[in-house]
Amino acid sequence: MGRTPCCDKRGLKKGPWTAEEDEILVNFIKKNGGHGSWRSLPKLAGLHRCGKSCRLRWTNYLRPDIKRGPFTSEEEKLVIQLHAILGNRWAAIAAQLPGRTDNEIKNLWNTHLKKRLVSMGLDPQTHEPVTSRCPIDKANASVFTRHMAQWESARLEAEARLSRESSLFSPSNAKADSDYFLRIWNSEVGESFRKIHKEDAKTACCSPISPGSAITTEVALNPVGSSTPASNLNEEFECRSSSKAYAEDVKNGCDSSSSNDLEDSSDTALQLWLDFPINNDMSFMEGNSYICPL
DNA sequence: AACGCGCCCAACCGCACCTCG
DNA sequence: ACGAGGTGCGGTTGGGCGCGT
Repeated sequence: MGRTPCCDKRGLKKGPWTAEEDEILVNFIKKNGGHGSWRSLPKLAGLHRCGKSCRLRWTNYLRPDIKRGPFTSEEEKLVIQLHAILGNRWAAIAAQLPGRTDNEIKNLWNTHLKKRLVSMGLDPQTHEPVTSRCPIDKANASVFTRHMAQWESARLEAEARLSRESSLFSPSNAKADSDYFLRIWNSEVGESFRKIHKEDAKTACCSPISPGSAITTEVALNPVGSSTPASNLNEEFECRSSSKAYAEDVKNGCDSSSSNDLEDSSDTALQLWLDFPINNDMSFMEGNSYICPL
């Protein structure tokens, strides 16, 4: 199917935007109460740019709600954690960081966070230690051991919680500093997480679940299609997603449409997730405490 | 001062997805 | 159901800038 040629094939301007062009674009959008059709915008506004270029300039730079300045350590931690769940889905990650654009987060990842993980001996795609290529020495192993101990502790706590009343998971009990995770759960990320649960439930119905096996969320956690074994984080999330309540759902009903129980269990799984990582020691993520002796 | 190098980030490119007729 | 147009998204690029020599 014939695609309309973009700017370069029609003699339209490319490259950095001038202040005048920015002004024209902002004024046009303000005046019209929105951008309307991006394709027709340049013509109507009198810009010699393609619509795509205008959209990018607006969404990544000119939008009034864009937060400028360096990322805070909290934002960086959140990006790392979301990346572990979502992979390179920058737009989805950006949706959880108000005022930040996907491009900005992508740049942050590629220029800082990726290198930081690599320097710590972690695979930036899977977030698991690259033990084969970069053996972890004793000192650095303790960092991971500590981290894993925290997750294991959280897992045990999760088991205990699951055996208690569902009231534990009511919003009134949510920790204040988990607020933004609640936002996540109510957004695309949570949707994606729940969706995966449902798909897994369906799959689980078609193939017997071996006793004690976890209901994997690897699809969600390894969205880049890694063929490597479940990462530490994956296992940790498995702990959450394979809660008893969820396993019960799978056993009791495979119909993804009758999902009240499923929703509840997914909420439970989320709550378990919410309760753990950000409040715990992510300090090993800060700075280059782990130097991989490559 | 001149040069080389690496880093950063705005912008581009092409594909995928969505919507509508 | 299908095709075309519009938009969104992720990967990549290249130019500006700072720093070291």
